[in-house]
Amino acid sequence: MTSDETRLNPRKAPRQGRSRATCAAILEAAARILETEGGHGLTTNHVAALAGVSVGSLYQYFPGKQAILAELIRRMRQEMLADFEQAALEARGRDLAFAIDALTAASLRHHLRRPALAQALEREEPELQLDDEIHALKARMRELIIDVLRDRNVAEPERTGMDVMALARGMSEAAIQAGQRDFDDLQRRLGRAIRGYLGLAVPSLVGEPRQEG
Amino acid sequence: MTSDETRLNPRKAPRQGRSRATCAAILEAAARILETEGGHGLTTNHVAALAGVSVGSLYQYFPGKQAILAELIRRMRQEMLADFEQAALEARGRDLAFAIDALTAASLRHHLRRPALAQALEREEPELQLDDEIHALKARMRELIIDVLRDRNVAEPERTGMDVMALARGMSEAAIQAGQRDFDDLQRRLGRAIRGYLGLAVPSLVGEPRQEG
DNA sequence: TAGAAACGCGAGCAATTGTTCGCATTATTG
DNA sequence: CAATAATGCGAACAATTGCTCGCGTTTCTA
Repeated sequence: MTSDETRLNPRKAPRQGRSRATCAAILEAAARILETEGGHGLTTNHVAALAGVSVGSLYQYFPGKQAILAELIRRMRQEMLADFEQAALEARGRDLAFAIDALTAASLRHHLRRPALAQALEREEPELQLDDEIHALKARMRELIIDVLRDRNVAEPERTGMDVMALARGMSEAAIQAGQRDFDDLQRRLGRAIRGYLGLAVPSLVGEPRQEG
Repeated sequence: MTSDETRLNPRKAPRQGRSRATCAAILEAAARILETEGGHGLTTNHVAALAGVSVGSLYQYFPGKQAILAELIRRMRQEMLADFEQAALEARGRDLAFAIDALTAASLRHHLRRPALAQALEREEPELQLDDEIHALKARMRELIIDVLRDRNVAEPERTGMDVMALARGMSEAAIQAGQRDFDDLQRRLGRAIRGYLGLAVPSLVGEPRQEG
């Protein structure tokens, strides 16, 4: 049987400048297709055509379209993890509220860079048999969040971290899908949701009922 | 050009009992494939084979696989809306906390019935050019939530409703993906998140910091 | 500068998937 | 029980997509 390695990893590394450009063009074309047509438009011929290279060249570096997708996801996850590590670092020694702001800012920067691409990759991710490396990246991300919470005395950091990540992701996706792009507004709402979940004080959205039925 | 109607609607309605059974078998087979293999396994031949009918029969009732998917989504949304309408009805005259419980319970019942199917359909939905009917179902659902909030004096019910739906969806999806199936536990967590977002009192998860680094 | 290695090409074959059509079978109708 | 309509069938054709391979070109290397 063919292992994940064989199916999902680049076939060979480009050694010269032009081949690096070819690889880059292929990945960029795949990204653009995901943005504009979704996963169904992602065919090897289509990618190659949009990249301005031949299919032959494509197959020289990627064993198939899954490998292209895997590479895009890998990079996305790497970038995301780096952003979060940076945020966690900035928040060292600061309180929970500060850490939440730093992390939500990192998350939003990530989602707002190429909104449609981020959405598409997250949608395709579960369809893929995940690479060990991608698994590891996601695990480190989770650990990072959990540590931030644990260091600040949050109860049940594992489950809390999972819930907080999940609700933030849900809100970000929906907002971006709806075309919202106002960073500060989004961050306020994410912050409210997370603080609220944790039981921190949050200004109420509920007014006094005027009258009853 | 072929309209959405042509592409997404059933081709003709079954009139006899056996053809109704055929249609049902096709839809059920498609559902099972989505559950076990995801959207990529959903091919017309595959569906027909698993349903125990011939492709010819399949095409007699559905113009293509998109139509099958659209029908599954339509039914899912109809069911969901019905559940929510029922919950909103039960909550008539009751306070916000009660309404939240009723609605989250409805949502969870929906997600827990066939977890993998619900996930798969929600993932496939955005790839499809949505039917007007499906759009309408989603709009009614949104209106229902907004009305529940507005009736209880929640500020900015449109945006609040959107955020609350989004965070609940994010949490449900993640939890179910992680294999969690404990209804009461999930409802508690969803309730906490929603109440917290709204600024209602929620027990804190944050302990007093013991000491500083 | 010659030989080797890396790279790029795209026609074309292989494999998969989508769809139709004529005919057999079963139900309905009058 | 005809006549007619509804249903079911699946081989076969069409379209799409995946992928290879031989050959020409560019870059590197010694």
